[in-house]
Amino acid sequence: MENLDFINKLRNSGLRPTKQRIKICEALFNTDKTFHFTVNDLAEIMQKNFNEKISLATLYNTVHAFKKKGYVKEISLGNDKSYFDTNVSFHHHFFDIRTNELTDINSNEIELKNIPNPPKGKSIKEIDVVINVENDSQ
Amino acid sequence: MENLDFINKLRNSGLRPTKQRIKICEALFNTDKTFHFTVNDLAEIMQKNFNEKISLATLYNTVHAFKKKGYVKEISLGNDKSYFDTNVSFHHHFFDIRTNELTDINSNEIELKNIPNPPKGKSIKEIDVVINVENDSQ
DNA sequence: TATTTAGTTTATAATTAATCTAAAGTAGAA
DNA sequence: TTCTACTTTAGATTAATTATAAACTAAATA
Ligand SMILES: [Mn+2]
Ligand SMILES: [Mn+2]
Ligand SMILES: [Zn+2]
Ligand SMILES: [Zn+2]
Repeated sequence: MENLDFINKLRNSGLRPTKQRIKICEALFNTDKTFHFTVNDLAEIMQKNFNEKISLATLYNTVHAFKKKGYVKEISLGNDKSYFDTNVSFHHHFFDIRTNELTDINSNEIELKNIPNPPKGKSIKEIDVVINVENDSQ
Repeated sequence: MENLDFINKLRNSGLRPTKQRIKICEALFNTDKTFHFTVNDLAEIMQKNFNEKISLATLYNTVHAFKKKGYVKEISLGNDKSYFDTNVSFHHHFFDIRTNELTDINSNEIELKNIPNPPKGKSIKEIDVVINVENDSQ
């Protein structure tokens, strides 16, 4: 994706294409593969790979704005920090409870049969399957 | 369960049956139904229903000790706080993303087919299915 | 282009869940 | 009863996240 595409993507989302947001788009969406990150990870990526010191407040703001637009997903884990995912398709995860490493599982690799009806008056927004793993040796 | 059963349960687990732990056992395990709670919820339960002011440090210590012994389970959610479950059987959850309410799903109500092989050298510790729901109206 | 405006960034403070510390208390062994 | 290790606790600390409010800037308007 070109820099200009990000500018349009932001404008079309009602988000002003600021210097910071464009760089964050590059970091998140200008990659071969999707990936998982915490906001702190992103701060380091911006610093180390892009030489951009963007404040944590802005990173939180932006990541949440992107989440609202559906450009990233937040992943539910028992950890005390929040993970985000640039893979916004429906999929699941292995989660290494020692290293906190996340690995994608394609949605067609797990078959969920007989999804029960939600409590009355409620409807399903999302289904998350997390397979917690750890090293054999331990 | 009788008070003495909890004392034995604690002793057999290598945990001294202190006044605080016995009361916490009553609160957690002397109920018709299993339930979900945060450590803060538990603090309120001890205060309101048992007239026991137990320090948060002790509640955290005890809940984690009980988790290690398999008497409670910790539930993975995208929330910023940790939930515990007195239902330690294998089961899944509806999670209301507005009210943070958890509802059990019996493990036989969802069929998980084709669970993929974990990354090499790793083995599965637990599988959590969370079905995020919210009120229709919203 | 100059001016205005509303949205954005940022340093910093505040909040909150959770853990750590170290002193005082207690269960159980000797 | 004495001793020891385990436990509880108030209070300090950490760490993720959110809130605040002033400075900045994109974009609309004159
Ligand atoms: Mn959050
Ligand atoms: Mn936290
Ligand atoms: Zn993923
Ligand atoms: Zn449950």
